[in-house]
Amino acid sequence: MVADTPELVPLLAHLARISRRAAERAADDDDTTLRPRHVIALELLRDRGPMSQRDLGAALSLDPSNVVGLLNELERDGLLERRRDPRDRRRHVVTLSASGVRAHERSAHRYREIEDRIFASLTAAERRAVHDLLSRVAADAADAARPEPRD
Amino acid sequence: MVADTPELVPLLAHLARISRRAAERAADDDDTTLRPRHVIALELLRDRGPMSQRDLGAALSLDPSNVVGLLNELERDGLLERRRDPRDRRRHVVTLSASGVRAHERSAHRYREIEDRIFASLTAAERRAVHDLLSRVAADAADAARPEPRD
DNA sequence: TATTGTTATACTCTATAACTATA
DNA sequence: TATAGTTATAGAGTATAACAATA
Repeated sequence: MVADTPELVPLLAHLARISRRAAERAADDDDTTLRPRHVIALELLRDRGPMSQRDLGAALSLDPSNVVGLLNELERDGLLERRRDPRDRRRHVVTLSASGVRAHERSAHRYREIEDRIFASLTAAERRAVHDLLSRVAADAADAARPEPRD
Repeated sequence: MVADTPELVPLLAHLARISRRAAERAADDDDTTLRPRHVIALELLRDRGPMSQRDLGAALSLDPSNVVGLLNELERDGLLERRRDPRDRRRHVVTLSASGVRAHERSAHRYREIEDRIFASLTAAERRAVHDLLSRVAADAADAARPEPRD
């Protein structure tokens, strides 16, 4: 008898690399598709509303020092805004912009084209099942990363 | 109406990072757990038998120049062997060792402990479903990466 | 000429430490 | 003192180019 519980962690890393390389091969030279972590950042802001850089970094599982660079890029392109929190001037409150919503939609569309090839062996229902289950895991991880619910 | 087909690529990258960081936090200082791509490499050799570095790299979706370093590590620790193919002396045939099988099992066990936390919001059946579906995608990707079936 | 494996190298991603400004 | 954000920096991961050996 072998593993009664499967090891998913190496499999996730493996498929993440396959996906990333497929996206790179599919990209033109002047490709503006957002990279995965940009997409996730915009989704978190869209689904959970404005939040501090700290909370965003925790939800992304990204080191604070790297959140800075990520937000610099997204802010430079006008996809979000950073404003100082008047109630705690140490904090920057990050807010998604209308451009950010549109950019997210464009990139999501591009990723779906890539997925049509990578996940061709799954039926539409199976793809949806994988997406729903993994989304739940990601949402719970984001909740767990923010132990103090605001106000 | 929003996305009728989900975007999985960013989600996979996101969960891969969450998993990797959870594994790092759980590791002792003298941790010998194999990293995800080592685990996948050993699994490919176990499930598909000996193959050339080129084919292994293609199945891993890893650049040939980086396959070298990966195999150097695994060979140094005795988990696999490289032998010149007598029928084509350019090729190195990579073969899993008995130590490699044991090392894989130990690491797989460690990853399962980490997954118990990450995937706590899924039932055992749901975890199995995700694993089975993603395994199929990975297996098909590995097949597609080796377009010429040997003899 | 083309392919396999290799080396050298640059670029991206990520973590750690030290700093600043605020609390 | 402690925390949010930032900067600097080193290490890991990865891709590209050039090379040697072999076909």
